[in-house]
This record gives sequence, structure tokens and C-alpha cells, in this order.
Amino acid sequence: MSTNQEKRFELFLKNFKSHISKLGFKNSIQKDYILKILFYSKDHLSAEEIALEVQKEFNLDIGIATVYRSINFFEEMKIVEALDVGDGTRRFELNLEHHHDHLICTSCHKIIEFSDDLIELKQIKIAEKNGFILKDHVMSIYGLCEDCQNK
Amino acid sequence: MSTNQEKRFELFLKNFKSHISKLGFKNSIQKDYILKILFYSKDHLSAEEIALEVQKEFNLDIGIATVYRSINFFEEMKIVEALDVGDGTRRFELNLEHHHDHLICTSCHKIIEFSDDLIELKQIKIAEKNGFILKDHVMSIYGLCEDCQNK
DNA sequence: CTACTTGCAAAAGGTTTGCATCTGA
DNA sequence: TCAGATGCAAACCTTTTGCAAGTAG
Repeated sequence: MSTNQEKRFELFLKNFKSHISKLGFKNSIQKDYILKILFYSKDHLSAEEIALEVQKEFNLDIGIATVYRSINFFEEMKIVEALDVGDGTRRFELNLEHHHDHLICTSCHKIIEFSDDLIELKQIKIAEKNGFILKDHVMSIYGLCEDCQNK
Repeated sequence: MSTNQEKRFELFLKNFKSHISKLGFKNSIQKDYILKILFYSKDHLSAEEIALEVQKEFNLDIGIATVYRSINFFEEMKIVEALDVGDGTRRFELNLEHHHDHLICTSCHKIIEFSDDLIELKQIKIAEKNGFILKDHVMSIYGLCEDCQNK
């Protein structure tokens, strides 16, 4: 048996692969695995961590350049977003559904996701007011999480 | 005669220098100039740009390492904030007064500052709800500015 | 077949660090 | 005087790129 999550991922992967085929790009096992790792990971991974996870989970050695190239490709395809946690690397997440923002602990770099309709709405208004065509937005709240407050 | 802006900066600089003296650090002409450049710059500068501006405005060659060390020091002192514009460098701004956020053009990297009390308030609530001690937050809205829409 | 992809290693940024020298308090 | 600051160059790290070999369609 397969869970709902698994079904959801398989469906997404199938659609995405057919999409990039139509655009004239080629699929590869490396891209599949990277997407799978991103989908199932609870954390926001850096390029190096993605390569490590692919090795661990699928026993495939994947070049770091391939990770970066794939991630950049996914970003252009609008299915992956980069996140600046302030630790010197970019971290990535799959972006299949509705937008959310992040609460980031400056001590342990833990990330809590949240979303707030009011804030979403306000952002659209602000972009409009300034004549911008809204593409994307990032809201990150930095602070000390409960665990780190007690250290 | 000196303008209000100048008076404001001189006062801030005097207070800040006395503050860091009390903490056992030393002042230097380099730090003064970096702060002055940040204060008077309309743009958000990268480390390299700060060094260039100091050379241009004050005719002093300042090592890039000194810029980074000073900026990092200022960040710890909470008077400078870093901003991720997505061009591969960190950009910095003096943070003397009340918090504001940024509307960033993904094409020309122009930055428009804004602030919104409702959003500020919401952020505090979200941090509280998740047990975080709020330290800081970054909200950046990415889009295409009017100029770049017509290119 | 023939593009597109991968992997490797080298290159390219941006940022940090070691060390000798200098300087503010 | 002397701890902290600077400047230079080397080191570091993350990310990108050139190129030869591999592979999907």
C-alpha cells in the first residue's frame, strides 16, 4: 500500500516530468531523487545536504554541480524556492502549494513555517501601491526559539 | 551651517562612539567613515561598494577585511542590518530608527522601503504564538518595478 | 543520433582569518 | 603602554563553469 503523501508525490512528479519534456528538457534519475528528497524532508536542506541525502537514501553519488544545476532549474520552473537562514548557505524547499513564511531561530537555525492571510493580502496591496508586479515575497521572522531560550 | 540630517548623524555618531568606548572597544576613522557612508547613502551598499565610497568621499584606502569586520561589529551592536537582494552579496543599511521592510525589483535590484504597522503587529503575534523571542524580521517583496515592466 | 545532462576539477565570487604593524585611550 | 584595530594576502566556502563522457528521447 502507498500513503496519500506518496500518491501525491508520484502524481506531482509525473506531471512535472511531462511538463519539462514538453519544454525540450530531459529527465534524469538525479532530478527525480533531488525532488523526492526535497518532498520528504522536514528540514530545509542545503545543496550539500541534498547530495548527502540522495547518497544515503538511494545510494547514488551525485555531483554537487548537478545538485546546483538541478536546483537552479527547479527555481526557474517555480517549483523550488531558496531561503536565507543566515548560515552562509542557501537552503531549498519544494513549493507545491500555497505560500508560507518562516520563523527562524538565530541560534539553532530551526525553521517553523507559518502563513497568515492578512499579511499575504497586505503584501499584495503594498506591491500594487508602488506600481510593482508582484512575483514573490519572503517574510522571515528571526528570534530565539523556546529551546534556545533555556540554554 | 549644517542641516538637520547632519546634526542627527553627528549626534548619533557621538553617542555610538561613547557607547563602544564603554564596552572596551576602540574607535577609528575607518568605522566613522563607514557609518557616514551608510548614513548618507540612498542605496543599500555591499562591502565592496562601501570601500569604494569611502575612497571616493574621504580619499582613504580601506581594506575590504576592515569593512567586513566593521560591518559585522555593527551588526552585533544592532545598528546595521544585512539585506539579501538576491545578487550574491550582502547589502547593508544603518538601522537608527524604526523598522521598515523592502520591495525589491528582481530585474534592476532597485529597493523601495516601506513599513506597515499592521504587518509589524502581526509578526509580533506570530512570534509570540510560537514561543519565540522576537529579535528581528525581514520582509521582502519581490517583483518587477514600473521601469522594468516597460523594458 | 543529437541535444541535454552529468561528473569532475578548476574557477569564480564573497567573506573570513593569520599575522605583523599600527594606533587610540 | 598595550589591547584592540587595520591592511595585506592567503585561506575558506559556497556556487558556477568548461569540458569530456554519458544518456534520454
